[in-house]
Amino acid sequence: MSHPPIETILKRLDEAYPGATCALNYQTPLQLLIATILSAQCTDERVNKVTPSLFQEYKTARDFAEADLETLQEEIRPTGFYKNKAKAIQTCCRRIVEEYGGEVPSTLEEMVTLPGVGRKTANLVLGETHHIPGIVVDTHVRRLAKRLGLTQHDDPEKIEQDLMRLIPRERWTLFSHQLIHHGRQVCKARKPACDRCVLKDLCPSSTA
DNA sequence: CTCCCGATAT
DNA sequence: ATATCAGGAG
Repeated sequence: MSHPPIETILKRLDEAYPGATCALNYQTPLQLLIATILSAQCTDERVNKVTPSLFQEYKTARDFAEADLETLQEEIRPTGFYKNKAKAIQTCCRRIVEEYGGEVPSTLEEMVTLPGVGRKTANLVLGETHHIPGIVVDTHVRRLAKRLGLTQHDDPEKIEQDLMRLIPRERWTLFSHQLIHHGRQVCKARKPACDRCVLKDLCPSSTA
């Protein structure tokens, strides 16, 4: 299956979104991990509204490990899936305390064994805090990769493999952030703004 | 596959 | 009213 020229896509994205980065607010790897768990099926804007007070109350993995679960649930409730997320944060932090000395593990294999942490979360955290290249396949990356004809798959792991094959390794993290920004601002799920898309002339799905 | 689940845009 | 939002687990 043919697809648009990758070099052109990368160049256009660089011009449109230079230095695109994570929109979640955080100071430490642990904070980014918590924020990313909270971001599942929820806008980053809403996560950023909850995390300042949360991170002021809970400083370390041990603090989250020892938190009252119902209190934690209420504190993160606006992000949705709050029972699952609170439990994930707590069990996750307990394992970080017990098995990793309170530090977020630094490899993908270790990260994905943590409860509530899948490849999307692991790749995002490792890319940001350890500069380990990885494709972050979230809802935006999945949608744009398909619209651009860069993959035919729906399974996030297969999409990740397709994109890793197409994109130079050193660009994986930046490319993910750029696609996500483009997905949020222009190539939106419900009403894509093809008329102001920098990729419209080479996008198989463009209506402009 | 289903379930978790509140907030916002359309 | 309903689709969607920086997903992951059972």
